[in-house]
Amino acid sequence: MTDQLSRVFAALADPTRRDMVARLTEADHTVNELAAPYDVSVQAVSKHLKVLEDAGLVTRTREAQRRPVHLEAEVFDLMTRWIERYRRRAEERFTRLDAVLARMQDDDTTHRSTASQEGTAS
Amino acid sequence: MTDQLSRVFAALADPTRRDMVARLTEADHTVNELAAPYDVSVQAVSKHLKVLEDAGLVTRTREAQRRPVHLEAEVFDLMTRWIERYRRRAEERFTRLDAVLARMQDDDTTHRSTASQEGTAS
DNA sequence: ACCTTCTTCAACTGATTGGTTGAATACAAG
DNA sequence: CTTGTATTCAACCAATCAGTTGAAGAAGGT
Repeated sequence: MTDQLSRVFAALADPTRRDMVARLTEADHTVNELAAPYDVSVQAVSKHLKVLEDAGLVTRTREAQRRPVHLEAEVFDLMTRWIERYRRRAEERFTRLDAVLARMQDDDTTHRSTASQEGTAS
Repeated sequence: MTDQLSRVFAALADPTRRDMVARLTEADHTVNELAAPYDVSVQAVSKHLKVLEDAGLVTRTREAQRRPVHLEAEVFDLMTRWIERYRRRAEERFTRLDAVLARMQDDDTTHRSTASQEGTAS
């Protein structure tokens, strides 16, 4: 299979599934309750739930015939960690770029013919 | 088409695309440079870039024959806003749950037969 | 003009996805 | 044991996706 981070992103790439997650932040729900607002079959919602479960976003526990769905919010951290890491790097790069631009105002009208200077990023 | 948030999540649900984004936080790159490390065709990478572009994660500007790819990190905020909103709600719910559990220690051995008490969440 | 380089477009393919319907399972209640 | 309710499994279908190969477009170098 693919890695969990991919599964989490993929799971949240669907508006219906995001809406389900949103509703589950308020309270646990059964499959039938979750399916009610959408005009798709209960089976389709059950499949969506399986996607969320495989991503580790929800768990299901048995309770009589019902299978209450519970949100596992810790997985959110997996995403925020990834996002924040690269957001930070991108921002650092902008500040570095600012420094470069400031320095460029000095030797402006100089050699421009040394093409392909992307170098080897450390 | 689908909404942007869905497109962003879907775009990042692929390890290759995430890796490209990661590399683009360091510096802009051409399609060929981006394609080099992966053992897929350049065309495949070009398609991946189209996905990232449609999600608003990157832009391409022309520069001679080259089309340098530039990361647009602002879109990350779209995700973090969504994630943080519901993470917060989930956490609030846990604290509420703690309060309920504390109160339940009082009237513990009481009526248990009033099923389906999920009520109407305000 | 011609050739080369970088990139995209087009058509095709196999795998995955999101939906359907119908049958099967798991319990609880008569 | 039969019925009813909640849920899932299985098979199918249309659409999308990630990859391929081959051709075309765009811009520079000679």
